[in-house]
Amino acid sequence: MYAEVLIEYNAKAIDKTFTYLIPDTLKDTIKVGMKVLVPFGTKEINGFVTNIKETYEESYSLKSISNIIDPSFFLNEELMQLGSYLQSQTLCTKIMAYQTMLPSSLKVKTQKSNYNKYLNYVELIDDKNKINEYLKTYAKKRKKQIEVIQKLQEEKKILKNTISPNIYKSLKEEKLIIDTKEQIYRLYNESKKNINITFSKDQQFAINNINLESEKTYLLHGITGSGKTEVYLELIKRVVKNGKTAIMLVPEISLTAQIVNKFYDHFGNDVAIFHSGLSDGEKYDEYLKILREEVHIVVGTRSAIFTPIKKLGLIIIDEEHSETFKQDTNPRYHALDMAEFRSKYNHIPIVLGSATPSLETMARALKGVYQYISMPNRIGGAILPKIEIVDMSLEMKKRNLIISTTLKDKILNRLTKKEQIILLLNRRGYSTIISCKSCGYTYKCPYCDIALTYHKTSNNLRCHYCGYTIFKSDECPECHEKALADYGLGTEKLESEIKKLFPSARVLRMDADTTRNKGAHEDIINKFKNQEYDILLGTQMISKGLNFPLVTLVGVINADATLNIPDFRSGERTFALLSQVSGRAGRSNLPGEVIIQTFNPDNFTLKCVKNHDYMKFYNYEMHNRHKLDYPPYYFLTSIKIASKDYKLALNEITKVKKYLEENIAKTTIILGPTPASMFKINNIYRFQIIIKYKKDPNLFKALKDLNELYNLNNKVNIEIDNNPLQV
DNA sequence: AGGGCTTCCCGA
DNA sequence: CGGGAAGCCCTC
Repeated sequence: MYAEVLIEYNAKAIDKTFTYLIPDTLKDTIKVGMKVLVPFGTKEINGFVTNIKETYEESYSLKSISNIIDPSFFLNEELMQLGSYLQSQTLCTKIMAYQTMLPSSLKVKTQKSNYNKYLNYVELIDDKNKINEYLKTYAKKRKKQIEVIQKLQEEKKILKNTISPNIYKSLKEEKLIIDTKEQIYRLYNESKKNINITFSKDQQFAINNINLESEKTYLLHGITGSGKTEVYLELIKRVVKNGKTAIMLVPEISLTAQIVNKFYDHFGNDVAIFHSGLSDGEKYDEYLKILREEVHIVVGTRSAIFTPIKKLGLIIIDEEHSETFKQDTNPRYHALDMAEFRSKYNHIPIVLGSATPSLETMARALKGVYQYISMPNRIGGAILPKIEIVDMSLEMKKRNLIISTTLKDKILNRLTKKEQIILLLNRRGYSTIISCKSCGYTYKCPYCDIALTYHKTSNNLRCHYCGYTIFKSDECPECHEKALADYGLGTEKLESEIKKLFPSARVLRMDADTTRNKGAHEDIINKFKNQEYDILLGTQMISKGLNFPLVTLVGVINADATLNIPDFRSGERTFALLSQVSGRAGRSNLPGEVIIQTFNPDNFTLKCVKNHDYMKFYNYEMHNRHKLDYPPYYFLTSIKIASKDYKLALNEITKVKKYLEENIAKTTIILGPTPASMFKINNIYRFQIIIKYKKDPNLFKALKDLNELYNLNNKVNIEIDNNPLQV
C-alpha cells in the first residue's frame, strides 16, 4: 500500500503530494487525514496523509513512512473535503489548509511527546496476606504508614501528592503500593443548573420559525437586549435532544467569557470551548472531548468551525456582522463560508444572529436567500437609550478639546448618583487622515467616497483604491480656516484628562495595552462589574456583548475616527459599533443615555444611530454601494504584489493588470495598481489591484494561474484576498 | 523550507 | 587555480 503525503513545510514550491510506501506494521492503523513522520531529503519531517492507494506507477524509488504521529488524531472525511474547499477558496498551500484545521498543539514542528494531563494516585497491591502481615508486624511502630494503608483499604485509591513523600517511599520499598494515573481535562465544569426561561413573544416566534430539519440559513435580527442568546440556547437544547450536536461561533474572547458561563450553566460538561486564550494543553483537551464524542456543543471563535464534531445538527454564528469571522492572515477564509460547506454536507441549518447585520447578509435576507426573523423589542420591556449628538466644532470654540460640556455634566450627574459610565475612544486608522478642526471637513475621493490618505513627502492626498491625487492646501476648502490637521488621541491621554476633570472618580482603562496578559480582560470586566470603578474607558473591545446593569451613560469621544478610516465599509462599521456601544446603556430598569461627540453632526450614519434606525441606514448605505459598485452589488478581490525591489514590484503589478485584462470578463472592473494601504513595511513594497465583479466565470481560474505563476518566484510575492474586509 | 550541487566571479 | 558567495533545483 502507498500513501500520498503532504510535507509540513509551508512553502509554495513543495505544495504537492509525495508518495511513500506504507510499512506492514502501520498498514492497519494508517488513515487518510493522519499526521506521519517521513524521511524527506536528508532528514525526517512531519507529513500529512491525503490519500491511500493500492497501486503506484511512477518510476522513481520510494521511501517508507517512519511512523504515525498520533493515531487518535486525524481529519475525518467531512473535514478532508472542507480542507480542500478551504484551499481552493483562499489559494493557500494545501498543507496550510489542513494545518489550519488542526488545533495548534498538533501543529508544532518538534512534536511534544504528550499533552495528556493525568492525576497520579496510589493503590494497594492485590495481595491481602502481605498487607495483613505488614499491619501485624508494624502495628505499634509505623503508625503513619498504617494510617495510609487503612485509608487505602477504605477508599481504594488516594492522590499521590496527599501522602507525605517519606511514607510513600517506605511503602513503595516494601512493595505494598502501586502508582496509577487517570487522565483529566484541564477545563471541566459540572455546574449545570436547572434554568427555566420564559420566552418573550419575539423569542418564541424565532424559536418556532427556525426549522431544525432544514438546510436553510436564517438571519436572526434582534436589537441589543432582545434576548438572542436564550433563543440560541433553546435551539441547541432541541438539537441535542434529537441526539445531534451544535457549533456556536462567537466573535472574540471578551464575549466568550460571559457566553461560556451561560453555556456551562445550561449544559454543564456537555460543552467544549475554543478560543485563542486557551493554552495548547487546554485546546488539546477540548479537542479530545470532541473526538471521543463526549460533548454535544462547541462554543468558540472562528477556527471552532473546523472541530471534528460528529452528527452536526446546527451552526450558530453570533454577532454575524463581526469582522473577526474572517481571518486576516493566510489562509484568508471566512467562517460563514466554511459553515455553509458544513451545512450542505450535513443538511443542517445555520442561524446568523446580529443587531446590526452586515449589508451582505441583510441583502440576502431581503432577497429571500436567507430566512429573515426579526426581534424588534427588548426583553422585559426595557427601552432603548436616548442618544444625543454633540457638535465638537462648537466645543472647540470653548476650548473643550476632548470632553464637551454636555458630556462633562452628565458624567458628574452619574458620579453623584453612583451609577456607572462607559467611555468609548475609537481606534484611529493606520493611515493619516486630514480633517479640519474647525468645521470637520475631511478630504474624500470623488470616485470612491473614501477618505484620502496624506503623504507627507509629496504633501499630497491620495485615494488608495483608484489613485486619485490632489495637493493639500493650507486652509480648509470648506470653511477656509487654517485648521487642517491629523488629529489623534490615545486612551492614555484620555485617561489623564478624565482624571484631571473628575479627580474623585475611579477610572479603569481597557485597551490593547492593559489586556495583554492572560485573564486581564476578564479581570477588568469583573472589577467594573463589582463596582470597584466608576468609569470604564477603552477602545472597541468595551463595546461587545457586555452586560453591566448599573451603566446608565455611554460617551463616544470621537465618532469621526472610524467614520474617516479610508475604507468603503467605514460607515457600516461605525453604525454597528455605535449601536452596539449604545446598547451597553440602560440594560436594567435604569434608563440609559448616550452622548456621541463629533465634528460632523449632520452625518447621515450618525443620525441613523441616534434614531436606532437600522433600516434607514441600510437603505441609505445600499444606495451608496449601488452607486459606486461596491458589495453587496459587486464582489471584491484584492491582489497585492510585494517585493523588496520597488521597481520590480511596480513592474510585476503592471503585468498582473495586463494579464487580468486579457483573461477575465470585460464587465469586470479592475482598479489600480495603487500603493497598498500599508505600502512599505520592513522595507517590502506592496502594490495592489482591486477587482470588482458581479459574475466572472474566468476570474477564479485566472487568480489560480497568477498564484501559481508566482509560486516559483522568490523575489516577488503575491497575496490574493477574496472578499477582503479591509481594502 | 533546506541541503547539495553548479556557476560564476575575483584574487593570486 | 581555488575559494567562496550566489543561484538553482530537488526532495517520494
